[in-house]
Amino acid sequence: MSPTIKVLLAEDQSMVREALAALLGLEDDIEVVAQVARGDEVLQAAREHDIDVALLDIEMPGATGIEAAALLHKELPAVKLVVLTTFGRPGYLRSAMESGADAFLVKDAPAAQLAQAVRKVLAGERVIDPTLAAAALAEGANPLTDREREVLRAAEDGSTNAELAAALHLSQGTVRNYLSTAIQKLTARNRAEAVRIAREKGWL
Amino acid sequence: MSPTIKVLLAEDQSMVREALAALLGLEDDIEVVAQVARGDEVLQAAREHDIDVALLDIEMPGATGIEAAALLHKELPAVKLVVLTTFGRPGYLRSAMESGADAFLVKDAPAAQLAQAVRKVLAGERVIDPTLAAAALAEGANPLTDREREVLRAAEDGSTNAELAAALHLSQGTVRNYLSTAIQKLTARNRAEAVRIAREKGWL
DNA sequence: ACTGCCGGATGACAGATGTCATACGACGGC
DNA sequence: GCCGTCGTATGACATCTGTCATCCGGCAGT
Repeated sequence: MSPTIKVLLAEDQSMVREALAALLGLEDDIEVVAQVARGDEVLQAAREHDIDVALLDIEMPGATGIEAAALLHKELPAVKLVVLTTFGRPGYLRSAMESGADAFLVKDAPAAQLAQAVRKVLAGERVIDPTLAAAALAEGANPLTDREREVLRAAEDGSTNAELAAALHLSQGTVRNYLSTAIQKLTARNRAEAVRIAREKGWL
Repeated sequence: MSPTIKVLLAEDQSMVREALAALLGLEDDIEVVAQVARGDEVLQAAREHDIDVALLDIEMPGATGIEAAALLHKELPAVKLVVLTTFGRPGYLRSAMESGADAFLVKDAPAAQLAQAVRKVLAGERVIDPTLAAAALAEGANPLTDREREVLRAAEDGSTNAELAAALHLSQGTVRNYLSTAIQKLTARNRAEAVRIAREKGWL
């Protein structure tokens, strides 16, 4: 048999991380050689451990799994990348693929697919949920400009225009303009709905 | 040795659920005898399987783990209840305990605590993160009335006052009154922030 | 019986928000 | 060189939101 596949596991919730490690540990040909709980620890751990595959959760402190994927892809292009997420947001899939991911799995897929995906990416295959892929293609690209995204993100917590203006060094009018165009691009009724829609699509 | 502890596992994300099952499967004295993915399937599964402990995630479709815990506690009081959640919201802890839970774990606790908790509740102990317990006691009870909560929940998606009024069969003015008092009780600047705060505390 | 709270409502007012027209400099493509 | 887009800004306007005072009926405590 070929040597075991060495995997780096990045996921912030210890219980889930260790449970996934236990799951992968049941497979004879897979070995979890490193675990990290933060996105910004991925690169260093990957450098230290000579891994074949990195399994990256998206929602992590420090840096998202997608950001970590982009860094890994540039520095260690031989490492295969499996992105794992709770939320099947089409925008996530799109940016994961753009960051060099080889597989994209949602956590409510059957557990068996995890080990499968690890083996497949190592064999050069790409693994993507076809339903999600269709959704990602159907909805088109993110229509928001950088600034619009920034302002929306800042508005998420319920800040007022005045606060947003101060935080982003803009005039209040400009803040309102950006929010207004964002609201229209997303066909929302107000900023709150705009934020919700953008989040849902993975555009923030 | 005593017979193995029979566990029911309720968690909607298959990958996480099966991973947790794998984790518990590593323990000699614990056996996962049933798995469900929805809150409203917990009770029936518990009736069918003669279990010692139910492990319930809070965020599930059908019914929350807390609702499931309340039902189980009433129907099968002998079954010990471990509530598991992604979010360490003090309000969750409070309502979980009120629903008869014996343990409350957050998913970013070390994996070892899971099996530990299962054994402890069976021995009659209660397992609660002391930090969370302090937070739950410190913040006091949910100050919102039923209606205020309802209106806040309905406002979450960015609906306007007019839409809220129509959906809840209230006048627009009443909707605004409820939101206004909720905003003040939560010391928020507007409805968006009020929703965020209430969510954070587990009051919705 | 009285008090207080909840659900529900109205009206008035101030301030926040969303829209639109318009403007200008920078930059990229053609 | 011209056009489109982006970032930034202003001013004006209409509407939405948040606040407050005030009212009513019902119901739980005391």
